[in-house]
Amino acid sequence: MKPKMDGSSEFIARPKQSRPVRVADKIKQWVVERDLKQGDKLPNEAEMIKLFSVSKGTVREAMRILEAQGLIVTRTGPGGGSFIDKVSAERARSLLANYFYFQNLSISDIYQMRKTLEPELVASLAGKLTEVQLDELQFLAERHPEPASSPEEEMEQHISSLAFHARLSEFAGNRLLGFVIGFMARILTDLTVYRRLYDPPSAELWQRGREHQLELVQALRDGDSDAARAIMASHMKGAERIMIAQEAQLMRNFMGE
Amino acid sequence: MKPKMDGSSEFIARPKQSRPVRVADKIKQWVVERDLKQGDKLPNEAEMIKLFSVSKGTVREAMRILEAQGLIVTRTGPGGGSFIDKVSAERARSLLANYFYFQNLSISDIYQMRKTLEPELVASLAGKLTEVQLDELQFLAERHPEPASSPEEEMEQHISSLAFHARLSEFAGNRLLGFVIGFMARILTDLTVYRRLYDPPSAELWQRGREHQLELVQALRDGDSDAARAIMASHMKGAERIMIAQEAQLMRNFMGE
DNA sequence: TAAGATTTGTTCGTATGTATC
DNA sequence: GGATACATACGAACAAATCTT
Repeated sequence: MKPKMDGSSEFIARPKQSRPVRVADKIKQWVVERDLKQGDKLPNEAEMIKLFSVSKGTVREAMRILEAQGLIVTRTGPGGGSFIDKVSAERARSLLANYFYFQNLSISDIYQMRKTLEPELVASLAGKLTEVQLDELQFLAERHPEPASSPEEEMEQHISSLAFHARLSEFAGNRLLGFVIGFMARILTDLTVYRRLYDPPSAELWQRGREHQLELVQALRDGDSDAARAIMASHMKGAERIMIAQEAQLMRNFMGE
Repeated sequence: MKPKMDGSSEFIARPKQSRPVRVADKIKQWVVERDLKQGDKLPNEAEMIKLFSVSKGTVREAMRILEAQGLIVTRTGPGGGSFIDKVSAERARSLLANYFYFQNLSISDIYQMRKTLEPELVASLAGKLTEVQLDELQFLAERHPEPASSPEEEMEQHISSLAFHARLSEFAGNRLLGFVIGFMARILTDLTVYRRLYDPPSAELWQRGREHQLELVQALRDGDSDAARAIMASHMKGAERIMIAQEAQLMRNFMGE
């Protein structure tokens, strides 16, 4: 097969789109032109019908498209209508999870990322967190002081540990870095729940993870960037070893909202 | 303000959902239960109406939701109907871009990520690419041999350079790593086009970028992981300097399909 | 080429639900 | 409670696309 040599790796061809999709695009354009912000109201159905010369059904389908993308919310009743909405992190994670549903991600793929990104995150966070934030992290790290005595407890501890990382990711000043880390925590949580990625128990290793988290919080308090980075790097190596061990191959769920 | 101390950072409350959304969820469930794969056919409209006891309009709105998420495609005519579709990388990038539209990403946020991820990518790719792939990268790197003589050319070269990185990201064995890098290339490309992130011209620096790319392709051919990593790291530092210089603050477009 | 069959696409009229005043 | 303003949902009819013969 000859190389394409045109730099275009994916076809952008878009021959025909249904009318609701075109209307949804026009609405987006309409919004951008007016620089509407979160909370601003869109024209109501009747006005949309006149504005784009389509029927009610078509307008409604277009609205559903925008709603599915998290761009608008709709309320009934007087004063109701459709309003610009900020896409939530949770919705963005769900939509992205749909993509990876088809992609055959392995645990080690995720850990290749975590190993490089999470130390970067904590290094940038050292000395920057408030007391309240640090206390919350400490609280999360201090749960489950005893080793797990059953598979169910093992799973709980695993999820709890991921919640620590998820919360940490929300403190990131760099939203992209935070999002990617939060997304990985979510994927791993889903895997933990839907499959049985927590047994066989490896209690003393999760125990070690708890210690890591407490040390990490202390380093963050002290503003010690290098220590925070080193602790997280070590933690990731340990966690990877556990995960790879009971490994599995790929992601499998048609993820919901 | 007291810390929440419950580890839940985002409200999951979901009081009422519209009927089309509920139907869309039921359809997802229906699909998962049957383990349908890409290309498999869903029931047609008439069957859906009976299956869920709703009207045609409601079924169609539900389909639009699934379509907007990239989960199905629909064709008219005999043998037509709705079919399970794999979410495309392009669609996933668009949906995610909608999220970051509201997030105030800075150029340096993106480069914090690129600096750590792109060297990691090329290191993992050294010696693993086919001749065809290497030739294509070389072709992309060899375009624009002369320094830009106008702002338009400057922009073209900038976009071309990003296309090199985008293509590279598609070769990644690690789909998550590849996606994130491709996403960043897309964001930067959009910024380059919509804003004027290419002037003032910094011709000799882009020239240096071209040399980096050619050296990189050679290192990839040689299977020299460390060299590839080092070249990319150096390239990222240079590119960051340029970008930060003409910086700007945030992303601003309601990104389309 | 043309006709017919199948399936989605679009419209309209009407009725119902819901929140505000 | 009643009026109002909005979205929500239904059903029937017709239009358009596309496949088969």
